[in-house]
Amino acid sequence: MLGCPAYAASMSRPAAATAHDDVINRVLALLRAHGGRATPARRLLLGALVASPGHRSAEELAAEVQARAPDVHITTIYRNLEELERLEVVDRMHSGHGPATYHLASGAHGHLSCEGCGAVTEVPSEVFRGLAEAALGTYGFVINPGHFAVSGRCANCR
Amino acid sequence: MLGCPAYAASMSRPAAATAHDDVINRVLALLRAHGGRATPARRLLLGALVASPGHRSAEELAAEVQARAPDVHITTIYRNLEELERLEVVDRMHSGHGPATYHLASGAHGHLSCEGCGAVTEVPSEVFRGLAEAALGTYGFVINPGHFAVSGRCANCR
DNA sequence: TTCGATGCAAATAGTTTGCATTCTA
DNA sequence: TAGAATGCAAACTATTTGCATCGAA
Repeated sequence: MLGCPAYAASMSRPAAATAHDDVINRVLALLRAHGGRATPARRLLLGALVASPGHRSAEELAAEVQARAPDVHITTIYRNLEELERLEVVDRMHSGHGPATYHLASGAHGHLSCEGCGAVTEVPSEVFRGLAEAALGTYGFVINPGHFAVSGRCANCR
Repeated sequence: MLGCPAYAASMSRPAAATAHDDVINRVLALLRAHGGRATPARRLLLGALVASPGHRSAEELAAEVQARAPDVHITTIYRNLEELERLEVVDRMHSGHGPATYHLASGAHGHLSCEGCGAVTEVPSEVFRGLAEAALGTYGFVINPGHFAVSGRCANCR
């Protein structure tokens, strides 16, 4: 897990850029191990993903990559995000309206998406424990909280 | 609530078609009360929604309406579903992939959507109680279980 | 007879696919 | 130098919008 507590702890050491590079290189090694190749576009995309913990759309990520390499096409972003999702390096999250958003797969967490203002709040997986147990116990269903957003109304919008 | 226990009970009486017509007429009255009009397209769409408890896409509903009135355009279906959602007569549910699905707003319930086979299982709102309490208590967030699908893996696909 | 609803065409957002070319390993 | 990755164009799916016409109240 790239965003697990152990990794998060490593973030606090002085050379943050190096820690980011570590993650990027580990993912590139993973790609190679699966017959893939390390390309500039992939380095830049991983750089963008690692640089911020936010949830960003393919278009936003493309814009960040294109700030450094204008020729990288959004198609390449989509193809690489798909590959990274398959390798479980990133989570893709659908929030109902608007584009899907992507973020580095970190310790399990979920999302509360407000129908009023559109804000997405990231919440720890403990919040989903009751649901996870009920779904598993009654239906044999294993939930994946990282992959969906819980719709509702936030405190401000009520 | 059109799908509340009281209404569900009324379903068990002999004249089911009449019960369906009751629902349709009540919704048309609600539309009129909001300055709207009762049109053939609306009658047919409501008929399709009432005829089956399933979750159907706009396109599927259009096909059902068009079986009786081929000229009804899918645009009309979308506009009416939007209006019915605003009046809280139908719930629109996003399951991540594919089109949104619609169904008569019934007693609160949620959805488990399998990432493997795509099956959507409808589950009672009790399953969401733990999540609802945690989201409200910690974040002041009121969840709307009818509006989203919980992603994961069903018993068969694990 | 007014104004809401409809049909149709076209635009839009988000994403995927086909194919020739480029570049990593 | 083989095959993975890319750029570009185009297709595609789901949905929305503009506008003239139609029809319910």
